[in-house]
Amino acid sequence: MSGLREKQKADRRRRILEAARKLFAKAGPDATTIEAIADAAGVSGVTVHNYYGTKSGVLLALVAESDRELLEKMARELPGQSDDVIDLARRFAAIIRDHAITFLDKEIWRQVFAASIAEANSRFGKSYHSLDHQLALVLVREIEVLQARDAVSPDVSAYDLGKAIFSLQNMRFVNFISFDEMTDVESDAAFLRDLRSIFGALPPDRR
Amino acid sequence: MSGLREKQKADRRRRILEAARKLFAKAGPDATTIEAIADAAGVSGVTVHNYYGTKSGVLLALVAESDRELLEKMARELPGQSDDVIDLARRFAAIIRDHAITFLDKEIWRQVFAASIAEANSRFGKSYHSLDHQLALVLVREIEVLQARDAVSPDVSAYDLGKAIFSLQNMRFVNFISFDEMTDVESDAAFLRDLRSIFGALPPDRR
DNA sequence: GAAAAATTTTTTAGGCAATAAAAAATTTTT
DNA sequence: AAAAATTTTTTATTGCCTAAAAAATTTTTC
Repeated sequence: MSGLREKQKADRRRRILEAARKLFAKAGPDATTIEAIADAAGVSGVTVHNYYGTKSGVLLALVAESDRELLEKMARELPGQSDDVIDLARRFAAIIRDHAITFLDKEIWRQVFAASIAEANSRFGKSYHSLDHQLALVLVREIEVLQARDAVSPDVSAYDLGKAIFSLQNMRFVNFISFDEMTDVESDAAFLRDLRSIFGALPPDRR
Repeated sequence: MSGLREKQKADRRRRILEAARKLFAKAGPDATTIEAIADAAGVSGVTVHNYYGTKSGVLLALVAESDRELLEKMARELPGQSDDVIDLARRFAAIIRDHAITFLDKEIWRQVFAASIAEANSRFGKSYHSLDHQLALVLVREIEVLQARDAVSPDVSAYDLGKAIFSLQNMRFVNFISFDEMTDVESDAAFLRDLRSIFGALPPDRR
């Protein structure tokens, strides 16, 4: 049996990602060639393709790493801060926006998001979605807390509600990164309108 | 002054789109080269690029055309069918899903959606978004009808609510096209869970 | 209505992503 | 240590996309 081969593979993966991180940060993904990443990582260009499929695949893998940080930050900063679901949702969205914009600029996020949809079925598309799911679960847990405090109806599924709010937040995020001139304050205000209108939609006798 | 030049341009645009439609339908966008489209349209490959930017741009322009049909269909089939906002939202989503899946398969829709985000600031990315907006407005108008019938609270903005529901629907649509095995029945059920949880979220004393 | 000017398309050339297949190198097994 | 299996590299090709020069065509001017 072995071990060396696996270790070398893990090593190459790490080196490729490390090289890509540096080069993307310096010149952006568009100006960075696969060949340059390969050179810096000490492998051939074809090997980069073998490991990550496409250049977007490399980018997605990089974002997946940063998302793990985001997940920790979320689990640290979200709980116990909100008294109602609207405030909770806004904090959730703000943490994601802040983290995203600190990490990469909007143009690159557009590419990331596009890749996550186009490559939804690839290995890294899936890991991206899985992290989204885990983020949503942090929200779900907080909703359960609010339910225990009677700030959210006990009749709804916290899981369903968390996923739905995550969806709304996600579309707002797409909207935010789609327009270079949109500020986080504007995005927050728009999200607030979403939440207010949707939570206040049904008249009391219809619920 | 002129006219001939403009007419020839419009003509080339039309011919390129017509050629692309046929070739995409026959072999799919991946297997269709820009050069093949250009040949069929009687122009050079560079001209296709000059007119539509990228192959995704051509695809987006084609989808924008079909979306105009969808808009008509929506304006024809949505109004006056629903007594409550959840039913309205589900019908809205069903019409979009049906139209989409009749027109193109999921793999291609993933490319379209990815392109609409990646090229959000291009000419055709914008026209795509504009049609989304018009679709949402059909929904807004129906919400206003429901408000007049006291099925939706008079306190919320019909516009904001329409946009928010559209967002939710849009994420469900992305989810639907992201997984080849997901049926429209499953997607509808998931959307229903979104709507029920979100509309029922707040306890009566919190509204 | 012909020459000049302006605009648009085509040709030409090149960079790069992505894929496939053969060749070479390296690890694992016997 | 040789054979087998696996993985990377080399090599070659296709196609998207861009830029710049050349050619063609329309519009304007006289």
